[in-house]
Amino acid sequence: MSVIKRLPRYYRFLGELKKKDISRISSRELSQMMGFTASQIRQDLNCFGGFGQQGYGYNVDQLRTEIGSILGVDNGFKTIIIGCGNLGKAIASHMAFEDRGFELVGIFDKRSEEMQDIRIKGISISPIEDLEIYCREVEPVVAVLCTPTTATPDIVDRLINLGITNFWNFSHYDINSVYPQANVENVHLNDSLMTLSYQITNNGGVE
Amino acid sequence: MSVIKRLPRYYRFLGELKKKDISRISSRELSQMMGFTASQIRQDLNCFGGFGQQGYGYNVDQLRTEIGSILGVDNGFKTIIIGCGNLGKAIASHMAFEDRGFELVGIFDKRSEEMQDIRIKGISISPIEDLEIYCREVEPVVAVLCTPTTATPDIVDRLINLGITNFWNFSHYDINSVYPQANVENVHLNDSLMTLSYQITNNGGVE
DNA sequence: TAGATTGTTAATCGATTAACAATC
DNA sequence: TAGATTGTTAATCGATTAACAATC
Repeated sequence: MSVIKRLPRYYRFLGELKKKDISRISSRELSQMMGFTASQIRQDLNCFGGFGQQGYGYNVDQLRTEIGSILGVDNGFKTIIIGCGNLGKAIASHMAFEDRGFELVGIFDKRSEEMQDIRIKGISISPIEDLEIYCREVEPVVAVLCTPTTATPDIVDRLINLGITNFWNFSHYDINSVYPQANVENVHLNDSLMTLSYQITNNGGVE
Repeated sequence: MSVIKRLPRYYRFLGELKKKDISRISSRELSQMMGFTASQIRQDLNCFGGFGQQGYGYNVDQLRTEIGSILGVDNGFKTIIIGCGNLGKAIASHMAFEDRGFELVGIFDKRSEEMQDIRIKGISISPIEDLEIYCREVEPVVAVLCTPTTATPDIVDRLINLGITNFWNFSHYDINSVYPQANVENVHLNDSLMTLSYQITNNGGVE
């Protein structure tokens, strides 16, 4: 696993330490909390600059701020969600986009008429046909894809044409095979669930 | 990344090939479709037994069935969902549990009274207080945790006491640090989102 | 038999861990 | 100064890739 997949985890734990008013932490203490080796923590943190101090450890608040800025938590990237079925709705209402570098500005769905009365975080559901007009006006830079896999290729083409190249992708469509330059973070819930099935089947989860 | 994290992906692609009535595939063709090296595919598949044939390749249908049985897609583990907010609702209605080795049998929420009229896949929402009675009767073996992180430790204790040791965990509570023997598949959507933020910030996603 | 493609070993690469000198 | 703990190099480990003999 690469360092950057661990950064959000560091950020989370440092946030918890901060909440507890702990201002100082050593790589050894952190390793016990997080389940990495102290060695790896020192190596990871050193990738991005010497945040620690010999004989002292790391300053929780400073380190958290540094990692936060590496992760871009203050960027406020304008973000739209495409697809407002159960998953889209869950993502829209459940995720704290603002705390993680995003600003949710729009939600689109094919069946927007049926959802006229719905507001999620004060945002109404727009019809998918308005995508072009909307994007030229608002200029979002990130799209969250909660669309069925069959509908996704067409949507992605349209978004790319509108200059959107960053995707949080819950569908199974492989964006990078068509647009290698796009930034894509895939969430494959089906694969995750099957991994659990494998574990149970093979690790004696059910006796 | 380990082999087993790739198995669901193989299973998915083989399913697509099957749909297209393709009965035979070589590691080289598969590598082009899936973006792994042919070498890795041969090595992966050979971990679980010699499914291929020299000079011919792999039989799509047979290979898919084999991988399916390794993943345990026919096990039908009885599964309950705890927490029926947006995320729980999305998971309950969105995931095809039956196709992946699970059978959704119950859904629990603290506020079940407010959800008296709701049925998801024919299942009504039970109050969380009924957890013990229900589990002793139905004996589910897997729990999907869509609870807020603060509520999760208590829930996990109760589930472990009821003999449930397999978890699909959407909360941030680290089950394995308390119950090392439990089978846990974590889904950390927040971390995934921050990884995207990092990519955009550092790969020049916004120019 | 000739061609194709696997199974499998060996080589490479990268990531993790261990060790320790630097330094606060 | 002595103790603690980082930064950093070297050693280990595991996973990926390349190569090729086995064989259908």
